[in-house]
Amino acid sequence: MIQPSVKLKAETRRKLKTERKREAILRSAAAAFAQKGYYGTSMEDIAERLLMTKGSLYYYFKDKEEILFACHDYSLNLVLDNLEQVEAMDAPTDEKLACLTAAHVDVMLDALQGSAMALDFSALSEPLLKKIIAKRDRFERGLRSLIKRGTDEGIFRTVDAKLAVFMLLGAINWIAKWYRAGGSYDAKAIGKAYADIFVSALKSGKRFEFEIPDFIGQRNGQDSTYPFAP
Amino acid sequence: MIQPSVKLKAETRRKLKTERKREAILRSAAAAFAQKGYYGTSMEDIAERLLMTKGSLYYYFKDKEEILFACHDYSLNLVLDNLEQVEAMDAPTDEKLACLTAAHVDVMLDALQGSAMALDFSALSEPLLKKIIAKRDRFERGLRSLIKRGTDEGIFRTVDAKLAVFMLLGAINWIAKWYRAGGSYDAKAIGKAYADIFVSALKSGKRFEFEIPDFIGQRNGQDSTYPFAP
DNA sequence: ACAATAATTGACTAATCGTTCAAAATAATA
DNA sequence: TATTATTTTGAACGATTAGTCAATTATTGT
Repeated sequence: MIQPSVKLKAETRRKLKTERKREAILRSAAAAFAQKGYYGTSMEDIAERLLMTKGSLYYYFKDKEEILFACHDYSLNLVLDNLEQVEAMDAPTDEKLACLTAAHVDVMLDALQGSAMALDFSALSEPLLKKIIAKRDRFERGLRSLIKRGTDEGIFRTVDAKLAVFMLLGAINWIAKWYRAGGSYDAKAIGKAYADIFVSALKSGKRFEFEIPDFIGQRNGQDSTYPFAP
Repeated sequence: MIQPSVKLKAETRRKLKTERKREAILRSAAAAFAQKGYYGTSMEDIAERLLMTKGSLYYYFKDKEEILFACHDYSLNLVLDNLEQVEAMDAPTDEKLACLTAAHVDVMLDALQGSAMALDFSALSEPLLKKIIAKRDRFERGLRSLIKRGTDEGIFRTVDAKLAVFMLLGAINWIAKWYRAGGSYDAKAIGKAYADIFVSALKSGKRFEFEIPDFIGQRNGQDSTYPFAP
């Protein structure tokens, strides 16, 4: 009396369970990384929150680095998914940009507790680092092209797209540093506020010009190299 | 033949030398912290760049934490100084805000290699942490009040000043993550671009309103707690 | 040149951490 | 229940690290 359907179900159930546990580990790790950084987080820290022992982690992941990689990979996939969803929208470019901004804030805060934040990039070694950087670049290019398209269409003014993207993503990545779940702001409120500021800057008619005052950059001791400047 | 002036000069020279060395250590540490984080940086890392041994560091600083504290304190002093300088300027509020932004970028990149970045706040213990947070809050309050003043004067539109400040400072703090000295952008270019975007957003006539699309926030697995959600 | 002070060293420590693994516990299957 | 496959454990390892300190070297003042 072979019951392939039942047997299959049991197997998939197992696989699913393992998959869920992997994700739980990622969430725990991401939260810890965001708080104390990659090197400041011990495998025991990660395990403790899940009522596991650190030995068990090695059943699910090869080593600590693979956990960090999986965190990045997981949230970058969501972020690239956002890009696709937004581009599929039937909406003007400014609205698309606003939605992508809000979506990015959402991933950063809800999906893996700002894992992309704990971006101790230096902690990943060559092969893994390359993969992550490739994905991140794909997203950044998509975002830049959205901005450029807006400029071409005449709804955005001309800006240095690279710097603008760095500014926006930096602002969003930093949220994980001050955000506390249950605090005054939720992901939607932050997303709306950030998108508003960024998009309305691009929609504003003209550059804000100003002179950089003298007191900047002429400070004490920059040159006082002691054996040498690092 | 007592020569108080000479003796005094020699003494001050010594003090000065020690002070310089302390600063050199801070710069080395700040660079390392920015690259690999507080916990990822060893005392030997800090010493090595200065052709010292780690033992010597303890002649200048009590422990690693004090170095981190000094980094924060040093750059926060500069940042508070910026605030004063800008407030002393004879210029309209929008220009003041732009200058403060550019000045902040400058401190972040030139003064201590983005040390405020390595903001492993969690690495500081209570008494030191309190001092740093107090100073940082003083700066943030000053920045918020600048924005509010602009709104009162009618040159800025109404925004959530707290979120706006978080956004601006986050964007600036993040620069240290991608900035490379000698690269395409210098502190002035970045400062001008960031100030332009931020200020022109505040000067833009009206909010950019949009609806948050459905695909945001309804993603897979948020709920799949495995023993529990972290 | 000599004494006194300041600065540096390098070996040592106690603790922590990432990783391994054989054994034990748990769950699934027949 | 007996057998097998899956998962967890906890002890043990080698490596690294922050911090200490007595001894050494460099600098300064007389």
